[in-house]
This record gives sequence, structure tokens and C-alpha cells, in this order.
Amino acid sequence: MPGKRETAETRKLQIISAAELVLLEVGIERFTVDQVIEKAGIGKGTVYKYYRNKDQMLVDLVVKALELLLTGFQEVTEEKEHHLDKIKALIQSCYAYYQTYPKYFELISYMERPEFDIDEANYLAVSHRLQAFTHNLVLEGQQKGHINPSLDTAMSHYILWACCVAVVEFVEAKKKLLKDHHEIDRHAMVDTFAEVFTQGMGV
Amino acid sequence: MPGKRETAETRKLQIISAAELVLLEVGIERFTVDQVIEKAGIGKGTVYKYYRNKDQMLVDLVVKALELLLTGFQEVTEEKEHHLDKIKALIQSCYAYYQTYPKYFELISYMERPEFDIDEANYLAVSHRLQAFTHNLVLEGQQKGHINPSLDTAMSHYILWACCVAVVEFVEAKKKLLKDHHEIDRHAMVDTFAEVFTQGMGV
Amino acid sequence: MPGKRETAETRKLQIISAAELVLLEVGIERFTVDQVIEKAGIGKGTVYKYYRNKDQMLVDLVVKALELLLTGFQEVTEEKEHHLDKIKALIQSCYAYYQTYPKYFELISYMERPEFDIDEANYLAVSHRLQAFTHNLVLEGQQKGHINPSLDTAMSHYILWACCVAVVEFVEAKKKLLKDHHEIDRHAMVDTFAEVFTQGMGV
Amino acid sequence: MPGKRETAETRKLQIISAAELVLLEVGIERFTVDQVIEKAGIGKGTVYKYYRNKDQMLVDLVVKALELLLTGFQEVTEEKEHHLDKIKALIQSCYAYYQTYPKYFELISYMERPEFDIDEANYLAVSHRLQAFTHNLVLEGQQKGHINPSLDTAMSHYILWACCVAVVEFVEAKKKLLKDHHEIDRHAMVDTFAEVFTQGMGV
DNA sequence: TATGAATGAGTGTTCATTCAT
DNA sequence: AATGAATGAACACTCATTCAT
Repeated sequence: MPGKRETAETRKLQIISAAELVLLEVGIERFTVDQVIEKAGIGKGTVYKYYRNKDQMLVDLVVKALELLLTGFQEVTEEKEHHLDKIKALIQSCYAYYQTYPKYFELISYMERPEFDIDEANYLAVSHRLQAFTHNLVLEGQQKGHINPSLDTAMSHYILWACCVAVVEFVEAKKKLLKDHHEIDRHAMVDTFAEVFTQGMGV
Repeated sequence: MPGKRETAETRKLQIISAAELVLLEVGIERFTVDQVIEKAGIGKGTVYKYYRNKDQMLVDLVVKALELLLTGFQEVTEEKEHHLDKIKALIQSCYAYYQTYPKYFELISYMERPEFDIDEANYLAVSHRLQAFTHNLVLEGQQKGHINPSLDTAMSHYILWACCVAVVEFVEAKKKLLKDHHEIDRHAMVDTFAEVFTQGMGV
Repeated sequence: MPGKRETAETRKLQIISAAELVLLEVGIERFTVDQVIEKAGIGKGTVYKYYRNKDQMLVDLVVKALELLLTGFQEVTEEKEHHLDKIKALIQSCYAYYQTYPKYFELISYMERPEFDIDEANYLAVSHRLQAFTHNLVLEGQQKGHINPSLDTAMSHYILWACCVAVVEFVEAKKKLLKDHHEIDRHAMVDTFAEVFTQGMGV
Repeated sequence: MPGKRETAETRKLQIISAAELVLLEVGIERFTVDQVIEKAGIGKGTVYKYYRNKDQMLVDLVVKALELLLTGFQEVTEEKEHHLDKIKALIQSCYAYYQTYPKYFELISYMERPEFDIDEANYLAVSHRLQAFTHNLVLEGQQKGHINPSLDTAMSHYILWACCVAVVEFVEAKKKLLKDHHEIDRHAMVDTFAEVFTQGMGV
């Protein structure tokens, strides 16, 4: 009985690993179940035994993507002392994440679309951890006197996260326009953005 | 078999109106030409007489959406004196726009994806006007000593625009999580965001 | 009344000239009525006043194409004395025609497809002139003792015409295979073909 | 919703049989996938499980057509001793083939159009066998002293094949004209053609 | 007479999902 | 439990022909 349970676990792992490969290869827009089963070397029906539908697979994938993002956040903030530096590092790390895993970022945005309305324990869990992490960052910053204490803590971390998303999406989307002003390189832009933002949060 | 004769102007209006209804109903992701012709009560071929392809229809739609957004920006900023107040108003206006026309906002994001690379006069024009508007806002703010002069002007307006996008997308996407803390209403969040941001840009 | 008649003639000429331009530009496979009216600068309904349908336009075009081919035949055979040389020249001229007007040749083949079964005076007329020309060539050759007199004259000219078509179509279709043996150039092939054929018809 | 389960072999046979029926009924020019699935009584998606696209179906069909043609060539030439007789028989056989399977012949021509540039093992194989067969016929004829040794072997077989195509296409296309002279029956014409041609190739 | 706006049946292709084996 | 053959609704787009003006 535990054996079967492990087999089931293994199967799901097998599927999601294949799905990950497919996603990183072709991106969410051209992601198909057929490609997944080919990569996994299993039957099509099997996928639907473990995942109610395609979207459920994507949920598992986005969980992975968010965990990776969170890990990155944790690593880069550890290295800094001052909390405004931590925040700056976090924003930069978010952009770096996009550059390394653009397909993952694409997925995260895709799954955030309102029609998804995901109600899955794993997803909610990692979302919550991400939320807790940024929340904590702001809270600690306020306790240490690095961040404006009049800012609502719960609110601040949403805004922080929003800015991370924004700077990435916008910088990339505006690639074309930026060509006209290519004296402005993207990293400088990210840095300036981080600067303004931390400035605004400071005491 | 040929239907009613209409002036070209009328027909195009009829088509784009139908397209707009479809967009507002189902969103860009489920927008199809078939739905448009059904709404408009016209033949399929007719659409392709007025629009080279589906994307051209979307361009017309996005131009409309951007013009509406820009008008909103212009109106709310006029009412303010101090440039940091203008910026704050702009950010709030952006969010209000999203609440009123969420599908339009979705469309704007959709069309910004690099694979579109739109080369249409109307689109480029309104894009440019939007760009010019935010650029000017920052520039004037710096000249009046309201905005930190060490900020690169060209860069600032990109960041400004990015933040508008961000606060909207994120606040909405996280609706679900916010339910847990619904003591935080979204407007307050937008206000705080605007506050932080203008603080960061100030002298 | 004669004025109107001439106008009608003019209109037809206008249409067919535009059609010719379109054909030579895009070929029969992508030939559309829309392109014709654009080139001609006239209304769509007008075309259907003068031509029952698209195929009738093609008939007029193929007549033009066949007349051009015949003219070529007449010119190159005039220069030769011996009738086997005339035949050889005719075969070579046919290939040259294809090289100069491939789209016309394509059209001729297209219109020869059995489902067309053209019953149009102009087409039958030029077909007949072509037939008469080759018929005469063989007949004279026989009278002068250059061509085997036991060959049925009426039959020979069909065969002659068939070979013209063949050598062209085949040489072109096999371009790819010929690359493998590109020591065999196409002109040499045409020449050899003409040689064999005249040899076979000789006394 | 999924229909009967069949072996892959059976299904492919079922599809290609339906495709064959469609081809023989309406010809290559009006051949559509929709007709095939209707004839086969299967779903549209099923076709695309077995054939990447429409063209791949046509390739399978043309392979069948070419094999049939080659078999005919082999049979009729075996019965003859002298190589010029073999060639004559081959030309006649080609015409007979056309009379029996005109739509197949049409298909063969269609697929030879340069834009196809088929890169499929089966097709290349049968093409090569056909090529080898005619090449060998000429080569042996030369070795036995039946065919003019000064003729380039590689070239001759192209010409031979070209003539086969020609005599068929032309004779049929000119059916209408022949009616005027219907004292000339088509078989006699083919015979005469074969006569002239072998005469030309002889020593 | 001339127009040209309107049509809609077709066209090849995709892919998430089902269910008999 | 695992399969994978089968499905068919969708999709964007074309173009010869019609007919009200």
C-alpha cells in the first residue's frame, strides 16, 4: 500500500518533470499535453489519471516556479544587512530570475489571470510563503528603523511584489522602444527603479 | 445574398463595436472572429474586407483603449498643482481604469508582447503620446523642483508607467489572497503604493 | 451604337490586359479576380458583365498565350530550309517559350485539363491555326521528301505538338533530379530530344 | 466519443482507401480532407494522427500510382525481345495506364510540380526505381545494338519518360479537336508516336 | 451600365479530452 | 492501473460570385 502510494508519487513527479522540460522549451503559449506525454514516455490517459486537466498540471508547474523565485529572494536578501538593501536586492533578483527563466515568469503571469482562480493547497501554500517572506522583510525593516513605520506592513509587501513584477514585464515589453534610447541599458533601469522604490519606503 | 449596403465608415464602426462587445465579454484570450461576426450580424468575408486579419482588429481596439487611458491621465493630472500629486493621481487613475475596463487592460498587456511588434501608425501615435505625456510629467516636475533632478528623466517615465501596470495587475491577481485580509481594501493599497512611489521620486 | 460596341471591346481589352499582368506576376495557381480588378481599376461587377465567370477570362488569356506561341513557331521555322530542321527549331522554340513565359505555359497546361472542355470560338480558332501550322509543316516535309511519307500526316502533327509539351514539362519537373547529373544541361537535353525525334520522322 | 479501435495498419489502409476513392472521384484539384473523412467515416483528427498533413496523404497515393505504373511497364516489356519493341510497348502501356486511371496520372503530374519537392523515402524509392528501369532499358538496348550508341544514356531515359507523359496528356487534352477527325483513333496515334520515337532512337 | 460591398461555403490544421480495451 | 486511438469543435482566413444601388 505505501508502495503504491510511492508509485503514484513517482508518476506525478515523472509527469511534472516532463511538463517542466516542455515549458522551458516552448513556453506556456505552445505548451501541449501531447508534448508532455512524449517527453515522459507515458500514455495520454495516464496524465488524466493524475491531473484532472491541463490546467492542474500548470498549477503544479507554477508552484515549482514560485518556489524557485522565493529561494532566490531568500538567498540574495541574506547577504545584505540593511533592509533597504535587502529590498533593492530582491527587486534586482526578480529581474535576474526573469532573465534566467523567462518561460517560468511567463507562466506565473499566465496563471495569475483572473479566470484561473486557483484553489489548490500547494499553490496557496507557496503563495503564502512568498507573502510571508515579503511581509517579514518589511516588518523587520520597520522594527530596525530602516523602513517608514507609518507604512501599513501588510500593504507594503504587496506593493513590493507588484513592483518586482512590473519592472520586469515593462522593461521587456518596451524592449522595442528602448532601442531608440539604447543608451539606457536595462540593468541601469532596474537599479534606478529599485533606488526610487527603496527611497520611498525609507524613513 | 449580399446584405445591406452601408457606408464604409458605418460598417467599420459596426464591426469594431461588435469586436469591442466581444472583447469586453470574453476577454482577449477567447476573442474570436466568429464571435465578432455573430455579434455584428454580418458575413465572415465582410470582416476581412475591413481588416486584413484578426490582429488588425485588435490594433484598432487597443488604440481605443490607450486613448481612453491617456484621456483619463490628462484629466486627473490637470486637477493637481504639485507634480508629485499629479503622479499620485496618475497611478490611481490607472487602477480606476482597470476596474472599469479590465478586459481593455488585459488587451493592452497582450498587445505589448514582443511577438506583436505592431507597425501601425495609429498605435505608434497613441503609444508615443502616452510616452510623451509621462516623460513631460517627470521633466516638468524636475524643473519645478518637485522631483529629484538626479533621476534620469527618460528612465523615470518608464518606471512610472511600469508601476501603473504593476499595481493594477498585482492587486487584481492577488484578489484571492486579499480576501484573507479584506480589512485592507484595494483603494487604500493603491494610495499607499502611490505614496511610496512619489516619496521615492521626491527631492 | 458602334460607339458602344467599341466601348465594350475596349472594356474587355482593359480587363484582359490586367488579367495578363496578374497572370505573369503570380501564375495561374494564385490568380484571383480581385487582383484583376485592382490592376484594371474597374469594379468587380463589371468583370462579370463581360465574362460569365473566372474561367472565361482564362480562356481569353490562353488564346493570347497560344497566339504568342504560334508566332514564335512561325518565326523560327521560316529561317530554316530543310523541314527536319524546321521541326527541330520548333521543338527548341517551344522550350524557349517556356523559359520566357513560364506562367503562360502553366496556363496552357492548366486549361488543357479535361474538366475545362472549352467551347469558345477564339480558343478553337487559335487551336486550329496551331494545328494547321504543324500539319502543314509535316505535309510539306513529306512533299519535299524530307519526312517519311508513310507517316499519317494528320497524326504526325499531334505527336509533334505532344513532344513539345513533353520536353518542356519534363525537363522542368525533373530539375531536382537533374541536379544529381548536372553534367547534363537542359539545353543539351532539348537538343538531343529534337535530334531523336527528327531522326524518327526522317526518311 | 472515441470510435472503434482498429490496428494502426487497418486505419491507415482505411484512410488511404477513402483518399483513393475521393481522388478517383473528383481528381487532385478538388481533393479535400473533409471528403476523405466523410468517405472513411472517421473523425477529422484521426486523419492527422496518421498523416502529418494533406500532402503526406498525397505522397502515399502517388507512391501507389507510380508503383502501378512501373508494374505495368515491367509486364509489357518482358513480353518483348527487341529493345525498340520494349520501348514501343512502354509508351503504349503508359497511355493505357492513363485511360484506366486518369486521376492517378493527374496526381503524378501534380506532385511533380517543383513546389512539392517531396522528401519522403517511399516516393524517392519508387521514383528511383522508375528512373532505373528506363535507364536500364536504354542501356541494354545500346549494348545489344538496338539503340543508337551515340545517344547519351542518361539523357535518353529522361526523354523516353517525357514522351510517355506527353503523348498521354496531349492526346487527351485534344480529345475535342480529335472528334473532328475521329477517323483517327487515339490508339493508332499512340502507335504512330511510338513508331516515330523508336525509329529515332534506333541505329 | 457600372459598381463594389457583402457573402459563406470551404480549407487545412490543432489539441484537450474521452473511453474501450 | 495504464493506455493511446479517436474525436470534433474551434480556428483564422480565402475568394468566386451576387445583387441592390
